[in-house]
Amino acid sequence: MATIDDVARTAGVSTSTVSYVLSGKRPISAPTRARVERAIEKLGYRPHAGARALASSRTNVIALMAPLRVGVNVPVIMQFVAGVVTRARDFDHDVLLLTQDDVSGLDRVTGGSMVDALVMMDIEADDPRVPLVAAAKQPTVLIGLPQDPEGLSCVDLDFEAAGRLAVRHLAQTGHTDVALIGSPPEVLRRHTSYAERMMRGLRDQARGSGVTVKVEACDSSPSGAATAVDTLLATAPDTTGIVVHNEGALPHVLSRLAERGRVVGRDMSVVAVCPTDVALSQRIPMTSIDLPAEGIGKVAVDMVMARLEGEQPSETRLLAPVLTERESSAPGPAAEDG
Amino acid sequence: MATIDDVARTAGVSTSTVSYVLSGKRPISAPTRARVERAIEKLGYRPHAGARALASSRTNVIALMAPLRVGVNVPVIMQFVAGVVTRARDFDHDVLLLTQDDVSGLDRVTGGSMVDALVMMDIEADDPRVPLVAAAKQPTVLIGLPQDPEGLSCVDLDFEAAGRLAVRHLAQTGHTDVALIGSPPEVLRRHTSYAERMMRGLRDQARGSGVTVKVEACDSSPSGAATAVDTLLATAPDTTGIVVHNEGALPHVLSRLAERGRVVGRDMSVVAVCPTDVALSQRIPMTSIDLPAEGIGKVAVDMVMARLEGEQPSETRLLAPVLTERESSAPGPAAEDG
DNA sequence: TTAGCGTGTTGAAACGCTTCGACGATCCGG
DNA sequence: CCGGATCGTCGAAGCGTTTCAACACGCTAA
Repeated sequence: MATIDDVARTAGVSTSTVSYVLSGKRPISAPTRARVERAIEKLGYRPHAGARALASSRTNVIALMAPLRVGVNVPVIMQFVAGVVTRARDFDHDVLLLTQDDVSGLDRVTGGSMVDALVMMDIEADDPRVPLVAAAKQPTVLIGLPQDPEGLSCVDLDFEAAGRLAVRHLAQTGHTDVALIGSPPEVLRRHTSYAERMMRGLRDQARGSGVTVKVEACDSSPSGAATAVDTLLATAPDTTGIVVHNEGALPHVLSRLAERGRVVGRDMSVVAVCPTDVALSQRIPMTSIDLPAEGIGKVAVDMVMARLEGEQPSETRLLAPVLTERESSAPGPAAEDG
Repeated sequence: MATIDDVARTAGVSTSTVSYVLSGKRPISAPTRARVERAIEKLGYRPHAGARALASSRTNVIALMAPLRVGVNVPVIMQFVAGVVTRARDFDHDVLLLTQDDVSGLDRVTGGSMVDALVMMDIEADDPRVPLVAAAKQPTVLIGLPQDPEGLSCVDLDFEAAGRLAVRHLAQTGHTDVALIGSPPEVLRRHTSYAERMMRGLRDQARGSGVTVKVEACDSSPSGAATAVDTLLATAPDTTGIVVHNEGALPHVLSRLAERGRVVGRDMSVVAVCPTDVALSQRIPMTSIDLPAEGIGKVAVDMVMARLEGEQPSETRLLAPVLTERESSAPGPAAEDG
């Protein structure tokens, strides 16, 4: 492999000049720049990442910690990851992938100066990783909201607002008995903040709109969904509006409702909280509040890069929810028309 | 951050001694080792990855190129990725994630010595990336089979054998008219090798078993699956055995069959080719040929590490398919009992 | 007693880049 | 015509490791 010295020699300049051509940190005259570029081209020169990292203490790599175990929201996770990776490239950075459970990985990549910054997904209320990265010298952005962000940046969908929005939509279309089919019990048990924020928004708006709301945890398996639907229908038979906040269970919930003789879009109104493509690939196009996974990933990178450049303070960004009405909405018993 | 020299000083030894304690490449007496380890502990010393890479020309990072765009087999992809990442950790390596379309990324990570080796997923017959990585100095393992591996290692499920196995199972249980509901047309158009290998095996065994086989491409949307099922039922109404090789379409195929009055497991036998967990999360547990995605990812890492250590030659490894009978199998018209 | 060996440790030379201070040249205003 | 900016380039000092050749030491065998 050619080195920067080889390039300097064949271009007839000093190595520092080559470096400055590459980094643009000092002005270089046009003819010199041209000679250097020709030499680089000719030799097929590529700067050595390690040497660069050593000299500049910048790796141009960010770490992404993602939950890779198969689970509920695999497609959603992939979208986050895709968003992070593509946006990172826009900033000329690559992505080192860590798994959620590899907690020691944080220390490794952080302490070993393998990365310039971190993005962590799927943050729980009392996440053990948060104090670790808070102590690291690299800036970090959390996707999700811990109890105490300790000066770290966070980004997420505003689930509380999403809960309110969903109930408002149902109330406005004439529904008075509303339910949430939510995350699996184990997620709730972990106090994952998005689930709790969603419920808070839901109940909040229910109170404001004079609507009842029943909450049902739901495993994402077919049988889990069936159980949730059956329980709901048994304990709250007047329910006509359902918010489903569980991508994995969604198709099974719809199947079970059909089996139980409920026609979604006619006598049952369902609002899904999920990425748009998931909403569109159900048996009927679902009214949904978009979970802009890829977008959130990109914002996370934007934030982490901002902190890397200037000395931006840490901030928390909650994205406003957007509801799109599709074919799973139906007027409720209190609807004014029809 | 403490450096190796700091450690050496506080332990009262030379830097090289510290280095040898860390790498184990030279014998170190027990007391010296203990002193060094105490110093490391005390200072919280972490070797600088860049410096290490520069001096040793080893980064302890491998690149993984994966298709991140949302598509057919998102959960399957995740399993590959999980397999690669966890196995890499067993070899004390981290994983740098590249997206499929970032072809220039190959040059970047390879030429810049950012990684020691590469793993590439989703290889097509005439993949433009293959010549690129063949020219790289880092060893590479392909998941999938290109037309010409050019001295690269490959690993994949033996789809040809899987096709044979599926037909053999159906023939043995009394089916004489068999069909494949396969990949989306665009996948076939790209000549992705696994689809073609599957068909070859299928036809091969069909000829041997005296069975007819009809092949239907299938988009993974609900409507695509419906179309495929409808076409099949119209053009080959005697079909009683179906092989589904399309994870995304599988649930929709099953739905459509139900809508068309076919009871899977009674008058229709369906064999899925997919990861076990996908097979188990359908409306009924599916008889399936396992696509051991995570396992393949691990094998890929094993192979790439073997090439990194000794000078193993490149090889192609095709994993033998395993069929597990579950509730979607049914006896066919030619069954002896029944 | 000495040559020879193995064990444990060291010093110093890379590894390939960035960046800082300095310097010559060119240009300006006074 | 001179002093001081400004512009473009250079030399050299790091950055924090690994690794090679060498060496000190205590043994054993002759």
